[in-house]
Amino acid sequence: MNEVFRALGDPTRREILRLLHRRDMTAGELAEAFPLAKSTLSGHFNVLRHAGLIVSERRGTSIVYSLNLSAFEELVSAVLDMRNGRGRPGRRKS
Amino acid sequence: MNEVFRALGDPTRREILRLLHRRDMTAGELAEAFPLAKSTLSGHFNVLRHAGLIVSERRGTSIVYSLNLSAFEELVSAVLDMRNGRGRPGRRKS
DNA sequence: ATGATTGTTCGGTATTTGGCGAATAAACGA
DNA sequence: TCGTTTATTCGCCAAATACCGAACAATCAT
Repeated sequence: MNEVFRALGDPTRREILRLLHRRDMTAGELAEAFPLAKSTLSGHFNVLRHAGLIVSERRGTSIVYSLNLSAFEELVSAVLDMRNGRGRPGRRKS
Repeated sequence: MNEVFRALGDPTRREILRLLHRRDMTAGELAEAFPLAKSTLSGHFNVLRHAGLIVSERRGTSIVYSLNLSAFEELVSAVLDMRNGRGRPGRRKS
């Protein structure tokens, strides 16, 4: 979970996640959305992938990235735990 | 919100938040919970304070830190929006 | 005012991070 | 196989980060 929070600490990476939420995208498509070198974006993809927030699949010469939704579920839980206090029974919202 | 995510990217700072969830604590009490120099912890307090996650109040010679719960509400909203695919706007509590 | 207590700020260093271009890798079509 | 396309990996560098001890600041008690 530490990797997840660290990954979210960068605005570029959060924007990548936001874009991927609309649709799966190739590395090239994503790279065009930023004024950064492809190699730089590739580095961001690595961070997000190691954090488990995205997954990649090769498709021909392209690589398609998509969100890993279960990682987001864990993130939501972790944040709710921060708010409610760890170990306590989760308060159901009425 | 960027400051918030960056603040959460460090394990020491997340632990500080976890401790403060149990009870308000002075800078000294918090510092004793870590194998780090007081000056280092003080730096972490600053990051958390600028992110709006904690607030401080001087009490005699001590400084008492406590969580800023409304910042956590915003964090929860932001993360839920990430999961639900909402862009920047979000927010639709009454 | 002096000293003790509690924290922060300052100056410095080592590590990590984010950025780039060049080199490399993998898949495809001709 | 050769060239093209698409991405990643590899040095390299500048900026940011985390850390420390020492100096400074603020408060209180004597």
